[in-house]
Amino acid sequence: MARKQGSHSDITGPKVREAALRLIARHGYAAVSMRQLAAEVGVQAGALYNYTPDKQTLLYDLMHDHLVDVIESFDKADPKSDANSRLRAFVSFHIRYHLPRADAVFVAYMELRNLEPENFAAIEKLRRAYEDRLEAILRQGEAEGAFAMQDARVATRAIIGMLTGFFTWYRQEGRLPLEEVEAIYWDLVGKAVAR
Amino acid sequence: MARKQGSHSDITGPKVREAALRLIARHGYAAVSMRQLAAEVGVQAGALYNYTPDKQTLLYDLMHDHLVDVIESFDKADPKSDANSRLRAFVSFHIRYHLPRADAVFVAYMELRNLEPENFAAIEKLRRAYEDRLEAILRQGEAEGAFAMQDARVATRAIIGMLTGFFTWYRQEGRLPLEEVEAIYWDLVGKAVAR
DNA sequence: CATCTAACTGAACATCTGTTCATTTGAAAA
DNA sequence: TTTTCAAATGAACAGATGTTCAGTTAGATG
Repeated sequence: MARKQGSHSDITGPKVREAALRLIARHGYAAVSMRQLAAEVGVQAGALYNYTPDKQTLLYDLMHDHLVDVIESFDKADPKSDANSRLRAFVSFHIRYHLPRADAVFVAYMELRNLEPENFAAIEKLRRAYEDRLEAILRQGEAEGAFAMQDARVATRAIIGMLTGFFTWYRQEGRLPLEEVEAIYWDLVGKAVAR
Repeated sequence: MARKQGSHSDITGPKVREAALRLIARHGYAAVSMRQLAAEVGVQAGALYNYTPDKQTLLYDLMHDHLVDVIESFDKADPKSDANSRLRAFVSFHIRYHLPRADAVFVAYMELRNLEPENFAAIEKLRRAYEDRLEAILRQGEAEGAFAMQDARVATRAIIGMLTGFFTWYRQEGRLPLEEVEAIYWDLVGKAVAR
């Protein structure tokens, strides 16, 4: 019955999501109209509603799917060994995973304000789940006697902020190769929580 | 000639700026209409144009004045002595200055996208000027042999990110008194750049 | 008191907003 | 070739947008 090949929906669908990420990252959710988005996709505004029930749900889905993927991917990358190896893996993963997804990171980070309350709560939960991964590593390090810090929760926030701030400028800079930035960050993070 | 006392402009003017900071921090520049802002001030939309030539200039002025004040205030707080004292002063200043100005920080940080190109360039220059203060301290510390890091510029960005991320969550948390958060951050920053 | 004017109103403007839906299109399926 | 239907169009909707401006108001000034 349903056409699987030749259908445009499996072309237009991803196009809508990509264009939405790009435009929202660039201009902000509220500043991007459905007509702008449609033009970017090469379609009329009405056609977008074959791919999302409304604008708000489109934003929510973009953020939700990104965060779910971040968490799943980290859980695969996590060596689950000693705290020092795990922290190093976290820093490396975070930088390498987020770099090619700068738009999604930016949207998930900057557009929390534009989520309706229930959507906000759901996204906040996912964001927290990712942070909890890092906090667990820091606490393991304390227990092992490898790390020492005054407050693991604050340290978690500080490290996340440090790494996330990275994506607000790396694009433009380009002065350093990724491997080097990763090494520099590992140096800073490792020393900050060292005993 | 011009009325100085009894005039409302010296009441309404600040009110407009305060309300704009509050609403824009909460909902974003694009999502706040001039009519919403006017209602918050207790005035009709047309009256706002006694205080700003247009919406874009209002945003620019809020960001500009905030950043100029940050830089001036830091230059006064800077002990201009050894690098370690200066870095400690920077961390302390940054947290203490920004905390009671959370809305302004948020706007200056989140609304860069909504500035027209020339305004963006001007604000970016100010932002950079503040970061350069920190970078100079780190380089002084390297020269003194007090600090060691792989790249002062990246370390600057990392520390700024770490401190700025602070304001995205401190409001809600409230678990810790300011003095304690300041001490925790100093511990992290100091160790991260230590030799 | 009468005058003056900064401050504000309220209506108007052209245009844009998200969303809906009857209609058309075109390519795969029969 | 004819049928079928997912996908897209394009017009319409009710209301919101930033901004302008002639007119009103109220309080200090002379």
